[in-house]
Amino acid sequence: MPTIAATIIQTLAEEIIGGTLAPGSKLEEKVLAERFQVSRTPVREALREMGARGLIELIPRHGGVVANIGIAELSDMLEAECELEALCAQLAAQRMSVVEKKQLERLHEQTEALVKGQDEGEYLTLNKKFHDLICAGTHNQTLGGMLRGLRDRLSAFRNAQAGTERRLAVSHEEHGAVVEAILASDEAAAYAAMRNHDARLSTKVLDRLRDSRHEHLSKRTERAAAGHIRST
Amino acid sequence: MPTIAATIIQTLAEEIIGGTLAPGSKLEEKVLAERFQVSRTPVREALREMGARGLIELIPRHGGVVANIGIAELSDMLEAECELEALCAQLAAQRMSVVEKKQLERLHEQTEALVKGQDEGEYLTLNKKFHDLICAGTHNQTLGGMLRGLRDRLSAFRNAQAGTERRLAVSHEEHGAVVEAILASDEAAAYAAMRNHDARLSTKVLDRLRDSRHEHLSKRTERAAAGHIRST
DNA sequence: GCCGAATTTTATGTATACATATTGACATCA
DNA sequence: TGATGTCAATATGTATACATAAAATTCGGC
Repeated sequence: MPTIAATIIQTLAEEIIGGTLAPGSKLEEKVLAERFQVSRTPVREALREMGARGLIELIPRHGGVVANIGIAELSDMLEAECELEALCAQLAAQRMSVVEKKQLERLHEQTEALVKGQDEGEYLTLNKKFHDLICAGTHNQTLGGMLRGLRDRLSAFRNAQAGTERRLAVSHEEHGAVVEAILASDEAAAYAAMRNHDARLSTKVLDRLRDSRHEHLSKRTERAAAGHIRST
Repeated sequence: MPTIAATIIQTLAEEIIGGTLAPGSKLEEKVLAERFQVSRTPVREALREMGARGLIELIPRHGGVVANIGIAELSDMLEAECELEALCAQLAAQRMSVVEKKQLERLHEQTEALVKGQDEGEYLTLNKKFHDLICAGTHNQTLGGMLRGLRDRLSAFRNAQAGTERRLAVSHEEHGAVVEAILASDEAAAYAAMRNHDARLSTKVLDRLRDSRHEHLSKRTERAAAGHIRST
């Protein structure tokens, strides 16, 4: 049986990654302790570890909030993801075994049906599997782990701003290029295809974030203006 | 004033990175608590966080040991470092400002004297600065941070097996190639030079580790043999 | 004399209690 | 009216106490 702290970490991490806990949410020890029916101690340990992993921000004497990233930091992380994942795809193209390649190919085929059915939820699941297979294909735990950690942190964002209608077909097509390159053991092509894919997604994520920020900003301005009118 | 836990983390991390705490050392909460004159609570939090950062291994119900890495894991990490750092050098070549380039150049010149004087200790300090400058030069916090984290974990090893006579001159020369490429904003050359540098160092680290393991192995064998003789 | 089981010991996991810093409200003053 | 300072409330940081699971030691049997 794992320790309580480990259980809490897993649960909270899933909620953050899945978007249930939106970026910016405050995580209070007392509340979490009551929710999980345990004392504050394991909760604290869980928060510490999640802080070190970058899933939440932990400010001394102020507790934790789900990492709320500004546009600058997000852009930074997206770029890192882009470079790292391209590197991983390159390595995967060099090193994936026949079995691994077959898995990748099958996964990609399975995804096709979901694209046609516009089943976004299931698509995201398989999408994660796709990228995980690439990580594994590098045959390098360290690089693969880093990329997965980074993707987890970012997925808090992608899912938080989910619901937006997405062009699954485009994404699927780009995946296709990656798969093709890897199956052919063409490192350069795999690198380029993955980099292209991530770069395009990054701009979309950034655009959406900028839009939503503008909305909030204008809403705030409206409220402030209304308040001002009322008070004058 | 930072929290006690944070202070402990810093102290222990420095000791691990600096080699004072050798890989494999057991870290017992009680002992550490007495050493720092605090209760077990902040010690535990420190250990948790270091565990998440990969500096120590944390096994439930067994406490922590300074990450003791096998040849396979080390090889894995060294390869990741090699790829990541080459990538960072490439980005640095594209992006470093004039000031940053000058800093790099000056640092490299300062190092030259130490090479001639065979001042290994000071050389290691400047060497770390050199690589930190490259990380900063990427202008990407995420990638730079990842690389620095990885280098920290590895430096526990490099320093643990320190004392070995090193060819500082060779290392310095390779750094020179990297500096030259970055100053010229030649990304491809920077990538290649850094990759070459790290790859060479990696093989050295692995060789030394293999040697020391063999020694231990033979010592063990001897002891086992002796024990066997004694017991028969 | 050696192997194995039970017991003692010890270290980690968790809970609770206490100390302290921050936040918010309220009151006072300019 | 607005700003500042003090006080109360609350949340985090730390210490201690208790529960439990490995580890070590000892004792008994073979």
